[in-house]
Parts: sequence; C-alpha cells; structure tokens
Amino acid sequence: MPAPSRTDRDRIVETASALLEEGGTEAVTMQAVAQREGVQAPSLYKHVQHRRALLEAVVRSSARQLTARLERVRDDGDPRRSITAQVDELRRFAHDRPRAYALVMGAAPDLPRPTPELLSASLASLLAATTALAGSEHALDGARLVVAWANGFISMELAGALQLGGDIDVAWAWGLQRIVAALEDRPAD
Amino acid sequence: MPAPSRTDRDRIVETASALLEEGGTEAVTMQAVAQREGVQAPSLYKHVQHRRALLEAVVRSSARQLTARLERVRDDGDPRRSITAQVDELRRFAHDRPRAYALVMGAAPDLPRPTPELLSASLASLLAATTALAGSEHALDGARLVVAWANGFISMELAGALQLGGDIDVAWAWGLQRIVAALEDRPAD
DNA sequence: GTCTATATTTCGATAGAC
DNA sequence: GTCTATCGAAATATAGAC
Repeated sequence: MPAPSRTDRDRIVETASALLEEGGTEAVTMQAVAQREGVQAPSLYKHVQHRRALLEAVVRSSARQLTARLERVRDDGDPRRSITAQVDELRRFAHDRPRAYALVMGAAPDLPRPTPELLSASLASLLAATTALAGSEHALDGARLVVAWANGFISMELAGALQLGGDIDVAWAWGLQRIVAALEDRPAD
Repeated sequence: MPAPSRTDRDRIVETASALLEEGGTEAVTMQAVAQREGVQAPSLYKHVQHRRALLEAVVRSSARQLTARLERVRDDGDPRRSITAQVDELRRFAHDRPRAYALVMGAAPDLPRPTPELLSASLASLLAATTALAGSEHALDGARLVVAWANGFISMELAGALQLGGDIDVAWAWGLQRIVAALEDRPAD
C-alpha cells in the first residue's frame, strides 16, 4: 500500500498480474513477463529471486489492493450497511480480477496464498461490522457465516456453477439480505 | 455409477485420482500414472486419448461418487434433516478427497470441470430438500444460499483461511443452523 | 543491468517393432 | 497392447561477456 514507487520490480509485478488475469498462473512465465517488458528473461532475475517469489509478490499486491477497496467503502456508522457495501465490493473485486481473487482467497492449492495475517487484514473491516451486528458471543461464527456465504457465492459464480437460470444479481441480493437477517436475529440457544 | 467394470481404463482413472489427492493435478503425469500401474507411459495412450481426457475422466468419476454419497444420506421425510445430512456429507467428501472436491466444484480455473448437468445431478437431492423448506417462490435463491454457504465454508476451511481460532466444527454447526433458519423464515417482501 | 548461450529437467506424444 | 527409442516443446535458471 505504500505508493507504488515505479521501480522495475513493481512494473514486473504489474505485468505478471496482467498475465495472470489473461491466462491464469501458468501464463505467468518468466519468458512471457520478459517479453512484455521488452527484455530478455534472464534479466528478470536481477529483480526477482525466482518465479515462485514473483507469484507471491502478485498475491501480496492483490491482497493489499483488496484491503484498500474494502476500507474505502466501509461505513463505520451503520454495521448493516457496512456489511452490504463491503461484501458488494468484494464481489466487484472478484469480477474485476477473478484470478487474483481466487489466489487471495486461497482457492487454488499448490499456489502461493497470502499469509493469514494479510488475509485477516483484508477482512478486518468486514469482521468488525459483522461483530457489531451479531454480538460478541457469536462474533467469530457470524463473521465466518458472512464470509463463507459471500466467498462461496462468488466462487461458484466465477466457475459458472450457478447458471441454473434466474437473475444472479437478484439471487445475490436476496441471499445477502437473508444472511444479514440471520445475523441480527439472535437464536435462543 | 454403473459398477466399476475393472477394465484397465477404470484402474487408470483410479490411479490418477489417487495421484491427484497426493500431489494435485500436476502430479497426475502420464509417467507417474504409468509407473504406478507398472507399465510404460506410451501404453496408456491405448486406453486414454491424452492427459486432458484422463483428468476429465477423474472429474466425472469424482462427481458421480459425490452424487452417490449425497443420495445415500438424504432424508425424503424431513427436508430440514435432509439438508443437514447432505451438507454434512458434502463436507465429509471434501475432507476425504479435497482435490477432487475442488475440481468438482469448479474451484480451479483452467482445469476440467464437470458438465453443468453432472454438477446439477450431484446437487439435485439437496436442491429438492431446500425447495421443500424455502417454498417455491424463492426455491432457487434458497438453494443457492445453502450451497454457496456450504461451499464457501468448506473451501476456506480446506485453504486454511478459517484458522482464526475457535472450534471449526462448532462454527459449521452454528452456521448451518442459521442458514436453515433463514430458509424457513420467509421474509416479508 | 542487460545481453547471448546454454545446461538441465520434465513432459506429452508418436513411430514402429514385437 | 506392450515395449524401446525418440522427437519436440516448454520452461527455469545459471554463467559470463559487455
């Protein structure tokens, strides 16, 4: 989140991110990155240790961007609106950068994930709002409910597994409203 | 779902499935499969067109096994119990075969997915139970709510993204109970 | 920091004998 | 249907000159 200092390394990470979205992780080869940078592949090793480290840098960068976007839309006044806004923004991020979203949420095994701390930071605002709504006793459970539903919905949407007919945006809004209601309505036990 | 006829092809698919769980898709090489079958790699091409077709066969086989497991535990009498039983079984399947689960649910881009029809078949019993509980008006929305939550929870659990403390099994049970309650309680609008 | 050249590995897939 | 032999294509990464 420090301002991108436009060093070569940052440009390399940006290029790698673009290739990621265009063709998935396997499209992020040192050769492809080099070609797009107008350079030869071996030159990259002056800025990046190896391919794996480059992918990790892409994941970190993406997680930070997600964090920034969620913080931008959060509403500290009304937890209910804050949850809606952030979860909507999470989905928008996924639409904009589906491959990065999958990596940040750890959906792809064998690929670099963000550290737990980085992921927690991304979802911190969301957890705070959820806690405010669900009460402290089931704060963590409630947060997991929201995040799990949102992530599951978005993942299946991206995978094309929800194409059963009907309007997906409506299903999203309906589900979100039910989830929030389930948080507010504290059960007996 | 037809009884495995023990042809060579079936054994190859089984071996590939085992390799998948042990090392992910990239561990499913023609050479690795051949070695475990006690045969040379080129021989496999007498039974399988190419590697991609083998992976697709693994996905189909896994989807059918999931279907069978869900049908085995469903309860046609009580939709509420049926949902719980099936969703629990879905999670158990994911614990038993995490890599296959990710493929069946389409979590991995650039890898073969089950056809929409095959995935629908896997979730058919679950959708039926959900419909019985949520009413016909929001049947599809309700089904998506359940499946999205379950898939999201399981995905994040497998990814290790839920390790924020607390008992995961308790969080699962709590969330499931809230989801079912949200289905039963029809909103005003 | 960039280049050329290259070592190395690994894999998918085919040809053709048996 | 199995084998040996092999092609061909990537790709990561290093060495060393400039």
